[in-house]
Amino acid sequence: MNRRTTIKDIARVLSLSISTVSRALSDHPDISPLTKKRVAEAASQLGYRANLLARGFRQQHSGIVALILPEVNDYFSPSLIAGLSASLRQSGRMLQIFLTQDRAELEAEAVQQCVDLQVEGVLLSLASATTGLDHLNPLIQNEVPCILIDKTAEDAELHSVRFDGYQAGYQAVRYLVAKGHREIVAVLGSCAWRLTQEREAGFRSGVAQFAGSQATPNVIHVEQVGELELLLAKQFSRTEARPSALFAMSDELLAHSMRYLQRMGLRIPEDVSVLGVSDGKFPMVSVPSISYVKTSGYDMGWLAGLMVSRVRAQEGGTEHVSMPVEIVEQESVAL
Amino acid sequence: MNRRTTIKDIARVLSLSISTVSRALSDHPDISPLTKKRVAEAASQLGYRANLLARGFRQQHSGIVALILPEVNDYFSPSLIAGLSASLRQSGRMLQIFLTQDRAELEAEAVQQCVDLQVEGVLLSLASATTGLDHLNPLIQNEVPCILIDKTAEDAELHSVRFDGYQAGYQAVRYLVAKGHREIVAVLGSCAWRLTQEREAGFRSGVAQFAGSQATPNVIHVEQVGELELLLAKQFSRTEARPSALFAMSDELLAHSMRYLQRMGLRIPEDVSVLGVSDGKFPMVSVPSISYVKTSGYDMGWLAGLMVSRVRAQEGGTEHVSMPVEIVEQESVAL
DNA sequence: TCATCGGGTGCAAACGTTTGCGGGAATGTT
DNA sequence: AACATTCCCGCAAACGTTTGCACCCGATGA
Repeated sequence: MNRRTTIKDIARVLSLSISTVSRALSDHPDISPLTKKRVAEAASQLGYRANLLARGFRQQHSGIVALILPEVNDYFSPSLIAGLSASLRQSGRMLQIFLTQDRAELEAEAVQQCVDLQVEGVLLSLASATTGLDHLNPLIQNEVPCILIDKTAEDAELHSVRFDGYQAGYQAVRYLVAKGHREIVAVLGSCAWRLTQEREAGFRSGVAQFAGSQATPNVIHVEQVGELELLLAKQFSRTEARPSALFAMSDELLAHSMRYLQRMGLRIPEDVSVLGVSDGKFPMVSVPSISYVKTSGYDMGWLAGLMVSRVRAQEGGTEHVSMPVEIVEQESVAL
Repeated sequence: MNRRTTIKDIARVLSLSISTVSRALSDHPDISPLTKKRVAEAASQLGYRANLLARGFRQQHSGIVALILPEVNDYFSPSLIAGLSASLRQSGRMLQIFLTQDRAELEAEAVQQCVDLQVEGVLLSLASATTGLDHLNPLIQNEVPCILIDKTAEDAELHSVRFDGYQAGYQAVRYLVAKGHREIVAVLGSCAWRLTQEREAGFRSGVAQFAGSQATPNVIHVEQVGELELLLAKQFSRTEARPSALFAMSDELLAHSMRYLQRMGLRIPEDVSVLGVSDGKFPMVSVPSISYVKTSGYDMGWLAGLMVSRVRAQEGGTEHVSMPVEIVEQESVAL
């Protein structure tokens, strides 16, 4: 069994001390250019690779950033991960992923493991079952930067990055009303998420402002997609004042909503116009293609990666980033 | 700044040596039950948590399993990750993810980082641009278990787990022919993947066996989804002997194929029947729901996680697992 | 009484790296 | 000539854990 070559081997070969070699490798100003060159050559010659565990152990952090998610869904998470991965590669860090299955105890466990591993930072999308933020104390006590993403909570101590949920709801209504729709149904997720609350608020104030004060906002909250069928049937089986447009908060809700609408014999967009909130992949493979409020998971991942560097560098106040959204027009909205 | 409590603190509190505490925590038989109990109590009392970097450094491995993927696609990867994550939780390991953007050099870089981190094992889905397996040498030299998944290659030295691609193609044809279809178009991915080659082989021999020897297999290879439009138009604009069924190798290819078919005014399944290969999420949200050859990403992830443990335990021969597939019947195949 | 045995514990080294401090040589300053 | 300064470099400690070995002590057998 051949041992890995270490910094000692380089030192021996060049008759230098290990400290000099260490400094040379990290481009320390104390070391002369010539020595650095010799060390670099010997290192590549011997195929030297730093032992990340030893280094991490010594400097008390691992070079790893953790992403904790309730689940990896089909539309948003992949692009989030892609953006984050690319961002971390830039800063020479690695990505660790924990899935909590939307369960509070697994979330707490993941947080503990992050501390045990001494990660550089934690990007956390809260489980809906999570009540309170006490389980994040280990992070705070050990001064591990924690950034809440997407599914965030109000907390002055923690950084956060999310989409502007209010604007998403608000602009959706404005757009649909401009297209002539008055009766709009909003299909939203769990009320437990701040995300949901914000979008609902934006939706409601949009309806109040644009659709006229006499219009009543139609809002459907869904915990399990199974509930959707009945709720949609109730809304769209009405003969008088049947809603002419549907606004769905996520790709998943959108896909299922469209499915049920089509099952009811309703055509899109002739009978019902639909508008989603998406990063744009699902709306494009659909027929017809779906107009949507764009939320780029890739950008969010990229930004989140940058934020852990920022937070580590200058321990300023807590950052709360709200990413802008915009309407992308496709074929699913009529009139 | 409060230091983390270490094994030393426990030793001091109980007036024991650190070696005794270490052994007690790892349930070593040399230590008396009483001492173990006292140590356990003191540990939880002091909120002791093992320093994973120190431990990993000492015993030369990190407790981390790496998953290297070309990309995180929307349908397969999420369930793969979910299964793997659950599996690794069982064995007390953590999951690290590297995305290679389907580029060979990033794949090689990721492999190196795995060695540097001294991971427990590497699960690798090869980039299509990868030629040869030389860049995996660091893994072999350092005796890091490497398991090729999904997008594998022929190699006696490396373990692998994948779906039975031949059966997927073969059974698809058998099923479609049983439903009365004779002219079937197969939409396949890059020829560079072994996965593609196997499915094509299964498809071809299925056609030869079931559709009659005079039938010519129609196979479309797609590198970029953009190419699909022209190729499909060519196949389906024929008036005589227009294919009555389409078999797509992945959710992505299926989704895009359906989109183009519908754009051409072809109805599913009245005009064209379609059959996919999928883990089942996309086919269910589609209208009509799509019949598919089931390949469970979750199961594959779970199994891959187990294999890491198995391979580490008994360094037997290399394992080559081929997971079975089965037809799931939905609404997209007529006749 | 003495050798033997075994259960329970402690000593100390080792893993690879980083870093504060100190020193020597060369150069510049008075 | 004496002294300060600068440039390179080495010594050694430290990070937290695991583990081979030695040790002590009480019990057992001859």
